[in-house]
Amino acid sequence: MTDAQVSGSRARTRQAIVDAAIEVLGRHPAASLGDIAAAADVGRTTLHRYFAERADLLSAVGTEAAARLARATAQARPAEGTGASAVRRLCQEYFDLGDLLSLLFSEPELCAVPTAGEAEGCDPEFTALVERGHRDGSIDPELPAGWVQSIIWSQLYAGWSYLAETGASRHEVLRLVLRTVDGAIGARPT
Amino acid sequence: MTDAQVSGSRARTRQAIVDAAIEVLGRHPAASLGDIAAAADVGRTTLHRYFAERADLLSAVGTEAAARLARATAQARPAEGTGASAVRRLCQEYFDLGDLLSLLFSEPELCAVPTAGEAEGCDPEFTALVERGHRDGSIDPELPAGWVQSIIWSQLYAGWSYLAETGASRHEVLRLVLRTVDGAIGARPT
DNA sequence: CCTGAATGGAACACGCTTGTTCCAGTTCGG
DNA sequence: CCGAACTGGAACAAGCGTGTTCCATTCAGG
Repeated sequence: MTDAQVSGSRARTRQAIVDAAIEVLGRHPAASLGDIAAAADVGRTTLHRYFAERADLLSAVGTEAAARLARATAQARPAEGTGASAVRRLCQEYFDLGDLLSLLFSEPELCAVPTAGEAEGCDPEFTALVERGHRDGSIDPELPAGWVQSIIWSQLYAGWSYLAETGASRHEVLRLVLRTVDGAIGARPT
Repeated sequence: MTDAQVSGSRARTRQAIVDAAIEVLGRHPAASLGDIAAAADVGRTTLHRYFAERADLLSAVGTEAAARLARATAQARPAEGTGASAVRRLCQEYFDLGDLLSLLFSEPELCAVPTAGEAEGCDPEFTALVERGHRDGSIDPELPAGWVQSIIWSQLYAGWSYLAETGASRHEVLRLVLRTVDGAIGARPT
């Protein structure tokens, strides 16, 4: 609060470092602080000036990740329509998280630590959403909410990897992800 | 050949180290050689006696991984039945790979390096299997073989993680994986 | 112009992993 | 029983990432 607006450049530099950290750690979770500083076009000294220890930077990354995740969730309007349609919209929004997707998949504890108050992974209202899908017949009742969540994240991550490996277009990969997620969680005709 | 049967204990110790490496690296890819030696109940000196450099151990792990993978694939009889049924049997066999599953998912280059002669990931006959499924109507023709492969591995990995997090039984998790994979790759009623 | 904020480079100590050497204890077969 | 193979611990050097200090440079605003 008191020093947030000192010069404006402080906030800008800090954000550049956090953004670079998400990008670099998303592609290579074991990256060094030097790599992150280089990606942010900043000296390693400057990075330590903003985040004294590595844990401080990771904490800031976790906070930023939680914020972006919450924003994407809100934009998907998870309370509207059938459970399956809400899941579909969630996938579309989450897919745009890009590098953050890989980071959240490989280091789920990033978001868990700051939200230490809650018990399980990250389903405060997600469980309710899936159970709504169970009731309205749009989601296979045999699949527990936790498994549906695992399916979604693993397929989003698979899609992001598929995008990097093959030359497929972003749009085409999203189409594949949505198609297979729909099939996986949809109620069985049997 | 010449020194393979020197005492029998050499082969046994070597195998114990490779097995421990798969187990430890599967759970924590950044594990140190000391961790692996401890898991194998072997001194770090002994480990270096069998594998001079870290790369040598990783190479041996890659070879062992390829062997187990080939054995699992053969047991699934991928040439029999419909494409979807073959995929289902592959999932069942691969699921039993255990820690190797995590390792192959997080370090795909382990198997790729020794098999440097081939072009893409690991679909010599897998592509043919999926295309058989396209023709016999058991696999959604809109899904390319590479994407089907991505789906399978990501869901197997998700299942293994789900098994570790929740207290679900191995059998129950395999049931969930098979159900969602079937739904994901199956031809659409639309 | 001049002061203070912000930055980046150089250098250092510390801890960890890796790779090596040396030595003592154990085990197995002749 | 004896010797060779096998083993594990201790110690060491080298490399890398981390965290810190110090100093020179740049830039914006009074």
